Amino acid sequence: MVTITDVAHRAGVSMKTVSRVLNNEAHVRPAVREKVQSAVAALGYRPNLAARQLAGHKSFIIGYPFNNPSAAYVTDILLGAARACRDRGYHLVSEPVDLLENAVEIIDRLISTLRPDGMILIPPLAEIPAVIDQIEKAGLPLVRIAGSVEGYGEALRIDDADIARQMVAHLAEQGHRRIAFIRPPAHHSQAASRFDGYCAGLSAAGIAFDPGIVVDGAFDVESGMAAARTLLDLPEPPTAIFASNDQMALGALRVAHQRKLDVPGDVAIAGFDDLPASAFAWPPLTTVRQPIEALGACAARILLGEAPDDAALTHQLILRESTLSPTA
Amino acid sequence: MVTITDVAHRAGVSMKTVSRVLNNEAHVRPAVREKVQSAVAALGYRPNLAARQLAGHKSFIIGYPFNNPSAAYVTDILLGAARACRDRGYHLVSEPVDLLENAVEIIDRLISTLRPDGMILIPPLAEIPAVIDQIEKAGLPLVRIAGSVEGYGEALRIDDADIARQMVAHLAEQGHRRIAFIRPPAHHSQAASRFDGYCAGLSAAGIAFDPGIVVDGAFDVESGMAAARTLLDLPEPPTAIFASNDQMALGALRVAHQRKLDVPGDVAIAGFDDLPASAFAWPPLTTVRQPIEALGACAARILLGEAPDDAALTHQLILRESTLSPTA
DNA sequence: CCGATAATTGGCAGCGCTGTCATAAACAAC
DNA sequence: GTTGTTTATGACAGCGCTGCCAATTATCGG
Repeated sequence: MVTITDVAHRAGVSMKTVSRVLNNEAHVRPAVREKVQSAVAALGYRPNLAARQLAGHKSFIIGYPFNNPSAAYVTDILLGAARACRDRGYHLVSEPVDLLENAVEIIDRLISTLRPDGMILIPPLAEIPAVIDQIEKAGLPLVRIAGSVEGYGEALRIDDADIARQMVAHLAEQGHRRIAFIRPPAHHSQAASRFDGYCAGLSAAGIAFDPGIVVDGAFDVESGMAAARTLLDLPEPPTAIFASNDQMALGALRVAHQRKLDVPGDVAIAGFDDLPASAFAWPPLTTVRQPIEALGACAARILLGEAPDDAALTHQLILRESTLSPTA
Repeated sequence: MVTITDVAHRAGVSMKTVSRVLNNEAHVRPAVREKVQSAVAALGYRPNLAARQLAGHKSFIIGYPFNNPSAAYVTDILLGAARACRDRGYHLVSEPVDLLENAVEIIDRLISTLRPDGMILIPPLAEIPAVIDQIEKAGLPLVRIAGSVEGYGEALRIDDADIARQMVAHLAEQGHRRIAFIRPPAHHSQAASRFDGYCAGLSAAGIAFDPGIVVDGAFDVESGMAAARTLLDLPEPPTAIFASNDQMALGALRVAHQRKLDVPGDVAIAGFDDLPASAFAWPPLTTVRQPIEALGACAARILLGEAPDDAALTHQLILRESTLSPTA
């Protein structure tokens, strides 16, 4: 194993100078800096994380505990954050939290054995006051993604309203005037603005808001099915259903199949989240893709003291056949 | 921060004795051991990983680099492995490898900065000789999951043949006699035995093997669609299609929809893998669930020197409506 | 009861790095 | 030229733990 002293010998400087170069500290002449860098490259030297952590006050580790909301979400955040970390010499340690009751215990162990330099939290962990308190009490920088809790400051999030508005505009463009909405559950604060966007989209298209075709959902397939039945049983059923998440949209799609309705001919269906399953559905589901990976990268950058790149954080409308009539 | 000396003082023993208790070494009297353990508990002491790693030869870290085959697979392995690690004081560090070309470089960095005690590899990384060589050259214990490469010994895997045989038995039980099979791509060694199981199932049910209803697939939706078209265009089309993975089964399902065929009335469809999308499909897809999480846990146990629990490693037939006629 | 052996415990160096402080060299101001 | 100030570099302790070895105490056979 190559150590810092090997590099120092080869470069003809002291250990300390090598350390300064590695940590980008000032007070090193450019010529010396280069000599050290080429010695590092020649020997393939990599600083030992454990030693750096023990000697200094940084661990070069970011903790990422998660409780499984959805595999795709977890890995997308992981991908974004881990890449951002890697580019800066950091490592991301993910730790599954099976039961929310164990969260504090597990995170406590993570903090005290690994001494991470920061933490990234996603829902539902990002919404648990005890967990937030614990991390702040440990003095660790924390970035919470998409979880907002009364009295706990701002979380990193993107506003869903505008893209929801765009979805309604898209449906209106396809000729729909009766556009139903399946609402998110009340406790889900992030998603609440999807309803605001729906309303904004209606008024932009000059369509009157009709409370009769707005029903409550619970973000699961069953509630989507129930909502779709309610809507399609109306004397004057909607010609388009915009569900506030994909699971409910897939539920609505299932009801349409059961009733032998043509999608999008008889009823167009749109969702929100772009689950992997949505691309496989028949017909493939029009939905909204969140920039999840970019969110993860952004969270990591904030922790590492960089300015986040807000421009990358934009939703994307994914138009598929569940709203696009083949003739269009 | 509580250190080992604090515990030593409180327990009235030397640092070294505390270390012995923590590492479960011999030569400590039960009474002393208990005294130390209660001091640890009272102070909430947790050994500092970095210090342990620097002083000893263990890092208590298992590396898990991955290149995204599917989010669900990656996280299931992660969950199983991370839990097994945690129960034994280890931590799992996952590292995404965006491009396979960078794999060696990224894994090299992981090894030399973190000095993990072992590595877990899943496909496709588990099948790259350069990566395997690299890890073995570093002297790290390695468990490869489900990837087998000529000349590189055995990987951790479960035989798919028996469950494929069961699937055919299930279809035969539903009255099918013409059961088509969409084969896995030739290079995918693990899946090859699915075909063997298919053949075994046929002969067990007393059905003659008909090469005319076995077509090649490429494990993606498009090849599933193509295969289904070929099969359904036959003068005497099959009444059931068993695809060797879910993506191809979903492709077949899509073709059935396009042709307004009733599933499973006109044609039953079954897959293999239990993708999340398969439960959301219409009709929900009959498939095979692999014990992925158990595989991850098993891999970790092997690395940590325990006997793997083979009993937990069994496939599961997931029967859903794509093969179960409502009347049945 | 004695020496021999085994079990138990402690002392201390040192893992590879960074923080602190000392020192040397370069430069500025007068 | 002298003093003060800044810049560049090195020496060395020590982070918290484990490995090695020594010291001490218990156990045993005869």
